[in-house]
Amino acid sequence: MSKCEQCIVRQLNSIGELTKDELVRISGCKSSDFVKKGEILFEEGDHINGVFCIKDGVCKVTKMGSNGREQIVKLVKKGDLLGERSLVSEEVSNLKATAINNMEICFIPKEEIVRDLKSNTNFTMSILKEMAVSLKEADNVIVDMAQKTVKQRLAETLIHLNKTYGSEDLDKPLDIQLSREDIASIIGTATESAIRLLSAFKKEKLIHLKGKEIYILNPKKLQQIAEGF
Amino acid sequence: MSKCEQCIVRQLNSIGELTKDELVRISGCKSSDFVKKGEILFEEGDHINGVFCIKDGVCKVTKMGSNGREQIVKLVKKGDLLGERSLVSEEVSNLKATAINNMEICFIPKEEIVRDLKSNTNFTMSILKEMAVSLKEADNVIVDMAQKTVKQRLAETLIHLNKTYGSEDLDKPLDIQLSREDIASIIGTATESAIRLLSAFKKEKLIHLKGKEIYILNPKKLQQIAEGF
DNA sequence: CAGAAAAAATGATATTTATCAGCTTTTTTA
DNA sequence: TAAAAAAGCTGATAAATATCATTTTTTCTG
Repeated sequence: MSKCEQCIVRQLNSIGELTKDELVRISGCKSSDFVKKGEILFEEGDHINGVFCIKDGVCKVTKMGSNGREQIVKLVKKGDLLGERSLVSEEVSNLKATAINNMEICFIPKEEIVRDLKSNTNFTMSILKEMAVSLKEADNVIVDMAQKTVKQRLAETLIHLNKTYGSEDLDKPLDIQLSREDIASIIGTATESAIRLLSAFKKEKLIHLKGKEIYILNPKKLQQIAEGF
Repeated sequence: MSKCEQCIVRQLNSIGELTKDELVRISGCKSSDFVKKGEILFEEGDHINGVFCIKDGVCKVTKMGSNGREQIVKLVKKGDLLGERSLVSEEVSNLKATAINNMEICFIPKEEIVRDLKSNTNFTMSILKEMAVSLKEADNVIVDMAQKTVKQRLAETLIHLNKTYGSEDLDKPLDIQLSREDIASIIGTATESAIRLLSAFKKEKLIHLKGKEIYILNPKKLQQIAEGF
């Protein structure tokens, strides 16, 4: 099994704040796993009792609405941690995580992480920082959901995806394949509405679509649309 | 000036985890203040550099949307802490806080709190827990904003306000006075729409309105509406 | 590879919500 | 307390979005 001390992914999150000794200990108790596209990492109601460190791939984190439709709350990618909240809560998960493509993940049991939380101040402050960033992002999403039109939210989402999964090369598609339903579930609209607006953006040459591949052709214009112009 | 060691409010939040010695030190460096209804505690772009402990009163925490309308992100009441994120971020605030009624608040400088964060594990874990709860609540709001109708969100908000500011006595109004614009800004809709739906709920005898006073007459039915029945 | 199933696309229509205009009531202020 | 300002309310209409129905395209499976 791979060793945390040698894993570059840890530099991308709070795990990078652990000392060499701590890393060796974590390395000894963690488990690694491959998760295939479409498989579920955990569901609403599961006891997680630990943290996932995403070594490769992307998963969607969703919550079921009272109308039975799943809402994508965020996308988690290589280098991200998942399940931090289980560290400080005895409750079961309120979220579900599903692999969007093939993934490689590590799972670190809660007790081991909590042990380090209590002894390593740098680590704790880093986790606090991650949570603060998540809270800020959540506020932004709330305001967008409350005030922006579906068209604005789609533009916003495309810009966001471009920043995270896009390349500088305009000839390359986004490095993430979402179904139309997934896209609708991010922006919070009916699948048909998402499809219609994607088609409209395509007609305006703001994006190019080839199956599930999305090419962002005019990020500036999309940004303007997202801001309401 | 009042002393933290003798303040009952601290029992309501993470400050209650501090030791007696720590409390005495915090007490010595904190400042207390009265804030009148309508006054602003801080604005977007301000450097906060500390944490507010709400001794009495309620304030709304808002964020300006790109269309120029303020969105209420949450309500902060007696016993709550405000500005935790400033502890772990050098950035300026992305939020604005405005008093909804007359308030009494204490302000504790960042350095002092951070000092305790690094030495008192119970305190740190408690702050982490508070942030985890906030994150979970934010997820719930995102899903509601994305999937529920304005009518559902209004019912949801009334139920929520009733839990926090209501009394067991149905003859008493909610212990918080919000303008129609504030209510609209919580649920993310036009003021006129909020007014119309409030009137409809009144006509159905689910609530009673007397100026800004709101009486929740039928919480069960409101709950059902919030869930889509 | 053929057939079945799922996903994507499009049109027609219904519903929800925003906007604008005008009016009434309440609150503020001089 | 009177006048002005702000907040609240209502109706008419326009715009946004959801829903339903149907067709086309893509993906999956034996």
